[in-house]
Amino acid sequence: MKELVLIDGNSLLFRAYFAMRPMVTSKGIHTQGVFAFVNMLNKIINDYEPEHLAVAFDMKGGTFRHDEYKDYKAGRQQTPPELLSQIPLMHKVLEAMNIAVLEKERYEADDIIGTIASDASSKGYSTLVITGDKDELQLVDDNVNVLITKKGLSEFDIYDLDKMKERYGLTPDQFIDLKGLMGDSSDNIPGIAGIGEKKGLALLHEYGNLENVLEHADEIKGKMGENIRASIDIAKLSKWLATIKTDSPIDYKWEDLKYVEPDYDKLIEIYTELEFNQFIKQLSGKTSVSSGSAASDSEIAEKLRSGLEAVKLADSSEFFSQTTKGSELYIELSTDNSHTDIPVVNAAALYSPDARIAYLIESSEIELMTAASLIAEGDYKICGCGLQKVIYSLMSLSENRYLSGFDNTVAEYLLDPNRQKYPLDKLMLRHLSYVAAEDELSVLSDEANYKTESLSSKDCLKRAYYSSEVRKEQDKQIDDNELRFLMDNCETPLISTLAAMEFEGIKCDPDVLKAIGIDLVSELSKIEKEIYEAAGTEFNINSPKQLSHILFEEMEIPYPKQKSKSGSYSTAADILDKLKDDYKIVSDVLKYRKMAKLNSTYVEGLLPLIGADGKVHPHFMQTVTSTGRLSCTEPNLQNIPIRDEYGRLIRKAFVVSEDSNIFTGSDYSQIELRILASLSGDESLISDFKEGKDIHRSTAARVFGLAEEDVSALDRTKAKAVNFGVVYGMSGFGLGESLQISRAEGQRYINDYFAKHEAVKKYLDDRVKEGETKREVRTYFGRLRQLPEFASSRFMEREAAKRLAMNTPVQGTAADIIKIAMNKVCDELSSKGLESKLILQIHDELIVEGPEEEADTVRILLDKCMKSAADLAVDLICDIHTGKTWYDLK
DNA sequence: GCGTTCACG
DNA sequence: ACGTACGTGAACGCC
Repeated sequence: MKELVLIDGNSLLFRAYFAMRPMVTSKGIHTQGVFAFVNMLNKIINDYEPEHLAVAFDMKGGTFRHDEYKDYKAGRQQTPPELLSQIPLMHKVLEAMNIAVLEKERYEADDIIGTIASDASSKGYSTLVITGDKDELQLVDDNVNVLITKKGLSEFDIYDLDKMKERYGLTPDQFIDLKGLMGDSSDNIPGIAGIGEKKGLALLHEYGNLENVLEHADEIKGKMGENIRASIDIAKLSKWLATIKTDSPIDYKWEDLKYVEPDYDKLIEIYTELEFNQFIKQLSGKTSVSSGSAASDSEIAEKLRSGLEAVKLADSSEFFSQTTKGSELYIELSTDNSHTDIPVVNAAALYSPDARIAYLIESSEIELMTAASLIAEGDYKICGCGLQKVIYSLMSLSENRYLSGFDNTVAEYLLDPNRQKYPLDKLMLRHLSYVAAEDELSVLSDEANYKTESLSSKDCLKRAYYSSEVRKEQDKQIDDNELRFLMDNCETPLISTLAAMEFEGIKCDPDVLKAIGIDLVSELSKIEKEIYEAAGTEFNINSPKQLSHILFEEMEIPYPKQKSKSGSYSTAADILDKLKDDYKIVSDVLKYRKMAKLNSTYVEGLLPLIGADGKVHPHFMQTVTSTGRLSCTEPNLQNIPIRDEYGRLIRKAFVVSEDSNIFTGSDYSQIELRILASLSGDESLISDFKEGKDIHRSTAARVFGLAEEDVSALDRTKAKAVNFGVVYGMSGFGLGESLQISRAEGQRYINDYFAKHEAVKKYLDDRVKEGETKREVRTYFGRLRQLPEFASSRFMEREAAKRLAMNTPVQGTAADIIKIAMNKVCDELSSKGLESKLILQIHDELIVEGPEEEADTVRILLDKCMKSAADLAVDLICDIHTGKTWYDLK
């Protein structure tokens, strides 16, 4: 146990900041310094159990040292703003921790520490000073030890008198003398010219202290003697500057430094703001409350618990007779995680917030099936976390259409689409300031849902009830952030649309895949042999590292300048592409890569995902992308080959599930450019689209000053690349790369483009400005994306943020539009009593499968729903195709 | 678990 | 002087 621990706050925060990789909250607050500081503080408190504890900070403005020497600490690099902004945050944390903070105008933190340490020492208390600044070693004495952090904060040295003697051969006082002699460039203390650490130490070993050195300056020979004699005053000043004051006029009371328990409510509040979930978790174990919250007097925990206890349990008939049809039901299921088979529901809870009653089911399939059909018949609106899976499970229990009311996960995604996951415990923390206890996490962190071990129906009820509480806050924030339209008209109805798509799935013929696979394998072994022969050795062609070694080192193929981060030369396709005409092995490698990719990902990877029904049921993920797009997994049907004719054959494996069925596919033509034209109001683009022109051709004509009929294929290719680039926030370099031209030439195309499309230029500039000022951007329908990277001190990160600000509104608006269209399609197909079903979405394309005789109706319906999803300055146009396999949709 | 590569929009 | 176009998921090698 230590009686007193004193911390140099500025020094430690500085060290902490530079020791850590950047940490930024979703709101753009930089936190890594505070994080590492708190980490260290917790360790100190645990390890030393200090009886008294204080943190000292420098204050803004000059110090008494500046009065004597105005250049003190001059020429220092400016503290980065991201670090500066963490100082007030650190103060807030310390306040919540009830740790004394000491500051004194015109004095530095080390003077405060020196004063208190010497005071404590004279009274016989043992003190530990913690700092990253070696200068404070001068404070060591019989009762004072100094801890100096080394690299990072996890390594450190603790100095007492013996350790100082051992390490430096100096007493603490001599430490100051050394500074007087050699100065300190970081504080701009001059010292004596020509004397560094070596000569300084030698002098001190001979003469003992600085004053003695100066007194005997005449005896010292040579240049060094001259320098010393010329700098006597400077040496004295330097020593004075380097001397930490031990008698600063600090008002403090010993009792004020006493370490007491933190104010847990306050601490949770600030940790929540800083998104220090790890620390919040640690707090939960330490409180007097057995579970639920770290706040010892948390009303929230009590309110939640009593609210949950007040929920009455009912049996099936009671439950459904006492809940109003069409009202909201929170449903939480415990299901297994199988993808190819029908999910097994182990337990369930239905909770009606209106009636305050719940119905629990523990693994009874009959009860579950009955409940599912009653839910559908009663038009109940289903609420809870991760409803897509709930609805999918209900559909497999009783095939019906189910309505979604409110999904906490989806709501949170709209509020902050940058997060990776949206577990219930985090939503409770954010919206209810409720800190889940360790033993609650298996229920509240959504991992539980995806493990084979299942939740009990009571656990399900707990989740359902908590979801209903979180929802109240989320609803407010959805309104406050003007996300209501998207929530109610886009995302919420989309949940059942997606569940139905997933449930329907698409038939995949394994024999087609296997035939392609056999072809690929034999071709692969041929190419493999040729590659080995050319290389003169066998190696793993799939290993970029080995391949790079063979090509660029063994075979000495001249490599383009690129070097990868890991030290080897990149073997990416665009690099190898430039070499393929000169080296057969390179073109063989490219061929090999293509085929290996097809075989491993699209043949071998796809086969095991075909279920007992002969179908794949891909997961369409609603809360993954930052722009609002869907993503697709197991299998990802949004990246099935098409550009390459050979790869495209994979699509022949996706076939209609009944011989009498047919696919109808409809894709938006140039949706992103149409959106750009509309949002920017660019007259030339708008009129091109209105006149039904080929947009790349007309762009080429305009930018290159040609008649449209004179636009060559190459001109069109260039304009197409520029059109893509505009949407991505391109640079001259990026465009140059993609067109294999110089950066300057790329930049010229960009300049020419913007000269002819000033409205586009203005629109994009405005998005960047909006991003810079608000640190967020929005789509046409108001979808939000925070861009904390705009707060970065790194040029690169800010540049990246600009590109996101330009791209997200366009990509995101397209995502909004097709989602709205999907809901319309799904609704109309079912309300018209058609058998056809929406089965796939590939970002700008929808695919419906159904009886051939419905195909004409479906074609009209798809076209109408997709075109009417948004009313923009230019019409949305769709290309529609039909076919018996996916391959035939061209 | 991360980096590289490559499939798609 | 930096390193460079947006958004994804899967497979693989390598530590």
